[in-house]
Amino acid sequence: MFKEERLQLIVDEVTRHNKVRSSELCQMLNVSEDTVRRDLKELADKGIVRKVHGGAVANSLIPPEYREQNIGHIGQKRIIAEKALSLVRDGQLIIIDGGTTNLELVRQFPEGLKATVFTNSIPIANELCTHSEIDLFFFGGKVLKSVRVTIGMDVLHFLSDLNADICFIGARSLHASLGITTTRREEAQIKRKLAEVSNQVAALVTSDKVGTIQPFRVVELEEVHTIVTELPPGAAEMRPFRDKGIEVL
Amino acid sequence: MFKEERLQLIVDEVTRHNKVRSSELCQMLNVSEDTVRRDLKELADKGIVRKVHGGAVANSLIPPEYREQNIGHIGQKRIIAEKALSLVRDGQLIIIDGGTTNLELVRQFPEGLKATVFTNSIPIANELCTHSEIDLFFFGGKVLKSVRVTIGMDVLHFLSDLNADICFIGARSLHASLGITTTRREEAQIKRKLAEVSNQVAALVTSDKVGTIQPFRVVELEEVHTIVTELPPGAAEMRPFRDKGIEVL
DNA sequence: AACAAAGATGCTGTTTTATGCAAGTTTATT
DNA sequence: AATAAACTTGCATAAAACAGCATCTTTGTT
Repeated sequence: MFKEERLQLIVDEVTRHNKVRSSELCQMLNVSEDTVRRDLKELADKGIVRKVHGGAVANSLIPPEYREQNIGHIGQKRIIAEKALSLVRDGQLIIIDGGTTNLELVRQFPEGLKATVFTNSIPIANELCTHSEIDLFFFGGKVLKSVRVTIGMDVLHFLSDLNADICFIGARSLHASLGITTTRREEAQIKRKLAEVSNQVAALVTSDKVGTIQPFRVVELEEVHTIVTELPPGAAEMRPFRDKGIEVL
Repeated sequence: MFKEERLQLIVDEVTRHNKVRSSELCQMLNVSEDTVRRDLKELADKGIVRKVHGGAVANSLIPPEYREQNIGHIGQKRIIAEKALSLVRDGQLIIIDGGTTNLELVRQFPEGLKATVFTNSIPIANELCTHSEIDLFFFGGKVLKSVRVTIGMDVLHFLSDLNADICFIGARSLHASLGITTTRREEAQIKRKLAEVSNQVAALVTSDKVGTIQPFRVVELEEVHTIVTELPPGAAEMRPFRDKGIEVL
């Protein structure tokens, strides 16, 4: 991650909560305390934040180039995607489910990544068409237009003889005792199957989805190996998941 | 590769990912770090990107001359699409093959068109997701990234029990005696099958493709029922086709 | 065609930047 | 006051940026 991006993220964090601990930042950004301190100093010099012992607090006005929703803006999803990148490596067979967070992940894929990817998401397939070294396969079937993924028997059939290294599953809701749930029965069915044929199951979720529940069960928590959120890995919200032996990034 | 092409590619990359590392670029473009740096400097001077240590990030607005892929013949394709619209009606089962002309066709589909559409083209599926009354199905299979369509056994399997009212076939070349031909064997195979399971076969082609030949045969002219070009229906170029009893719009 | 001028590209060596680490100092908290 | 966490300073290193130069293309002019 570029230093500029880091600065942007710090500003976002400060504007959202009016304050920030440097210890949290350095976990969230995967850099040393030193670097965070230097970043905060730089932002303080520019008058964007005010440095205090242990972190920084918001300063009245944010200059336009640092405001959220700027084009180059880095949201939570990008943080998640960057963390999740460490899970993929050359030569893997990867299944990628739909969802905007997963889309962000494939956008971060390095240009030369060599892998075989299966997906049922139209936008994700579209994005991956620009990666010359990726072997891409699409699960055919009926298109669920609202989320732009395919569902139905054909997908299940396609999956029957597949064995993937890792599956990035899209999760609308993640709960410490109920696992992953979603809003449509057919979707749940497909997702369950995706997880079933994969050696590792990773769920990329923004923290606002943690603790929520939807009507249809996708997979139990026991079947999920890795959870990636934008929070620092040690965050209290993720405690229950860590306790169950799930890797939390 | 021309310098301008390189600059365009860099801009594309930045607009897609919001950032780019110069190391990636020089690998991707096969030029030295120096050249990449000079390119980035140039783009930065024009205000198109913002240079940061190690690469560049997106800058709020991209001038129109650098926007993505301005595909050729856009005007002609629109004329073709409008004529071809008369071929579709509510309630039909329609197969739509890939290609930019066909994409233009679905863009012209009226909002409330009620139909069942099968396609193997990612952009077309994506476009049709916005049409609420269309039942959309996607042929799964291996993705041919350069044209964003699926190919392979799975597509053929998917097609086996289908019977469509009309098929809009994408044609790279159309010849009065050799029919439709294309550049890849797998593509030809799929297209032939698409035509086979359809009661009516329509080819939407710009006139510059008429009379050209590619290595692989898709279908004979006898199997094509309708040809749509941007030319007036009575144009001399289309005479040989009309003479064979093909409807020319 | 010949030739000059301008431009693009890559190479070499040097300078700057980003970042982490270590050792010592300051600050908060109990 | 004791102690742990947070800060400061200085240093080390690797990557990136820069400047100057040599080579090769392209372009325009006679």
